Amino acid sequence: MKKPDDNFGVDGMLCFSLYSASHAFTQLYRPLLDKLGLTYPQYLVMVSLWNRDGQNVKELGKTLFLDSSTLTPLLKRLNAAELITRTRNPQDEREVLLHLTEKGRALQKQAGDVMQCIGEAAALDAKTLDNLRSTIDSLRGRLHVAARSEM
Amino acid sequence: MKKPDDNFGVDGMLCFSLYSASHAFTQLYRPLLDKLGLTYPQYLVMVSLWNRDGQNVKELGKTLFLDSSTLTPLLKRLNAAELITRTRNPQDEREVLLHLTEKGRALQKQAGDVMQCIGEAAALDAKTLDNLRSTIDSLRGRLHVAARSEM
DNA sequence: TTAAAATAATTTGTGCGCGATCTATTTGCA
DNA sequence: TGCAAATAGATCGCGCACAAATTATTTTAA
Repeated sequence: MKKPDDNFGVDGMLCFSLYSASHAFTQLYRPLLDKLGLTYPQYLVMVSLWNRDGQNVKELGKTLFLDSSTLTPLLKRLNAAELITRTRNPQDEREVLLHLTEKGRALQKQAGDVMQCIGEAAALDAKTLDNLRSTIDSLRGRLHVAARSEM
Repeated sequence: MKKPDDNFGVDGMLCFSLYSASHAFTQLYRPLLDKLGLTYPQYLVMVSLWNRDGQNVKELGKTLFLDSSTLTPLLKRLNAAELITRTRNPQDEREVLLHLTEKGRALQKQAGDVMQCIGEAAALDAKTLDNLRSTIDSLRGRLHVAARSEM
């Protein structure tokens, strides 16, 4: 991470590279996701539920690194769009269980078709992509640890 | 980029790695920036102006990949905090020129002291960091190109 | 020379992202 | 047993992020 007085502006700051590249991905996704009626964070939720149906809000938040104040309204919108159901767990009424509807499950096939082109835009071979991903993921891990120990 | 039906959930998606790592950086920055009274995007604007004072909104947006509808309210808040001034360019009244105030300039020294620890949290040597950054930056470039040519 | 096109910034509306706070349920332990 | 602590979600407020539409100024070309 460059210090601000290194005088290269935002260029040279790793945090800015991540920030701007993440937005670039979102913008590339947007027109494709528009066709599915999803936003990018909603898409991430659907991917997670396609992978594992019946999660509760807590579990979902843990995989996406988002808390309930972000997820609750988002999940209500997915519910309003009839892609998921939200039901309290009878065994523990504190938990809200998230289940795909038929419509929500059906969307996965549509998404698979549409999403193919994102990978092509990235234009990275499997090995490079995998290295990059794991480098960033372990960086994220260290940042989370540092954030925890900051207090 | 993994296809959604590869059944690994959001793990394995490069876009998610970037998205979540970017948020992790923001969260690590937050308590430090709170001391300066800045949000993370406001900090990016200040870094850009510390590097080059007197930019207009368009130029700033180009370096940060943000458009004026995001920047205008943010710049008004920086102006309200008396860190910058916003004046129309007399040569071209369409442009708004952004200048640091004395207070805005002074903040750079404070920021430099505080930001040191971010680099340590990332725990990357200079070479690795530089490689990672340039890999992500060129990826961002390809994504922007793909987004443009999508229409 | 002036009307149309281009450009720069603002405004408006929607949906995150998150800190802080609140409610409801469950757990634990005195 | 009963009451405090812990846990899971929901709510509220603020500040991005961005599409779409609007306003004001400058450029252009007829």
